[in-house]
Amino acid sequence: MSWTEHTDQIAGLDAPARALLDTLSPMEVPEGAVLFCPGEAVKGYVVMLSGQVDVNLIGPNGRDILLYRVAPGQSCIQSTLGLLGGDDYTAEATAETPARLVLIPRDVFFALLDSSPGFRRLVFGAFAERMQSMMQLIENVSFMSVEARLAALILDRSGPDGCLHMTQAEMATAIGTAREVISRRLDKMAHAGSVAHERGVVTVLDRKALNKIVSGTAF
Amino acid sequence: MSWTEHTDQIAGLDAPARALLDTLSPMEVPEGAVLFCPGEAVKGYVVMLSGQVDVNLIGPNGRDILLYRVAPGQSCIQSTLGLLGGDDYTAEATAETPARLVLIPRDVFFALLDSSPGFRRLVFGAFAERMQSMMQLIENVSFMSVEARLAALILDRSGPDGCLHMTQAEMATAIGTAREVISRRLDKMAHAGSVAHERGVVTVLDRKALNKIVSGTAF
DNA sequence: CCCCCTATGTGACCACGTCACATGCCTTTC
DNA sequence: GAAAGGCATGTGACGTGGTCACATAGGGGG
Repeated sequence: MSWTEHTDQIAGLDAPARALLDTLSPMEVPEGAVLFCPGEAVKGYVVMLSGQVDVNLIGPNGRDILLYRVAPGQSCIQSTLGLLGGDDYTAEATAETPARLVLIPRDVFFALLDSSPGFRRLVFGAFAERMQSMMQLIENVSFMSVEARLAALILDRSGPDGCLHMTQAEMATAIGTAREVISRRLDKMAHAGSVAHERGVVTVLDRKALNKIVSGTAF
Repeated sequence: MSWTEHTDQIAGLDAPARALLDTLSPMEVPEGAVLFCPGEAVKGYVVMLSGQVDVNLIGPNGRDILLYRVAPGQSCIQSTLGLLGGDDYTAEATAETPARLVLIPRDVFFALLDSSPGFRRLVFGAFAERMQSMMQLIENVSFMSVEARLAALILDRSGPDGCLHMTQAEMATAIGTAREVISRRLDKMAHAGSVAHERGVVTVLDRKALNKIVSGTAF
């Protein structure tokens, strides 16, 4: 797949913008790589082409919480923040799979913003989407119980076979709690018969029960 | 003060944008009024002229948490979200003081966005700022102790005389916890000699001690 | 087969949120 | 000015969640 094929996939981009973007060369990033970390200066606007990047907020004691996941075609909002507000990164982004992305330099970014309505819509839209999901996150963290968040996580990340391949530590990060808590909650759910779990895998046994847990403590 | 005087205060607006905005008439809002609430559709882009508006997220059990405060010259990001993403409001905004604001209708908003670089900067800037503060909020809520958040609140909302006029219930809302917790924490702080408190008022006695609490559990 | 690294289980303990009341203080109303 | 009602606050009990300090356990690689 060429990079140009990908610019085609970015919705709503007009021809001039696309032409400009096609002059930039994409960047390959290996799995596990850290794209940026707290305190680093922002170099440009980042658009994902393929792969999966997770952005986490890191706490002082090593605990961290997943802010959002960046999928292909989306951009990493952290960079927008930095470009528009002038602040450095406060979060950390890691590639969960090998990824390909373009970095649009600062001046090109601003030029595009002024000249291309399509690009503006792209940036704004991404912004709005992230903001929405951040509010959702705040809502979840402050009003939902750990059990409900865990049930939700299991439901929407497990495959069609009902299997979820994550370690407890990863789950803890994803919902913003501690690993030990996950351990106890999984035990409880397993005892109730709604899931089964072994090293690195959780299997959904009773989808209905999990749904009940999610809605029970949420609203 | 006329409304036109206020458009002058909005930084970076170009003449055409200002002219367009001046055709809109401002709106007066009494103290305590609810500007919008969850589920309501977004009618336009809101810019504050004077007064103070707080935006809260409301939990299912009645508990709520302060997302951000909108000061004069700033805009309410919730409306931007709605306009760009098409979603309804998920939070509630209340006027903490009598306020004056303009509502820029949907089409005018988009026209301005396309035609005025200054307006774009305004909208983008506000967006970035809010996003940043939301991330800060997530960080605080998930990594800082209640005591640290309370100390921080007292420090930055108390007047030069060291007095903070808020009820415990209001403080609880502001930092996203329950009133009872505030009661116990205040007692503890008072016992330690760092503050004094009576019905509706908290007085700072030992600013240094409070600062220590803030940084102690934060980083 | 042993070693080491990673994933997981557990008990103790403290901070926090919730519930159910008990005061206490101020204002309205007769 | 005394009674009444409403709001602000104090308090105990109890369950959940986060942290610490370990104990196991599983799975390679040497």
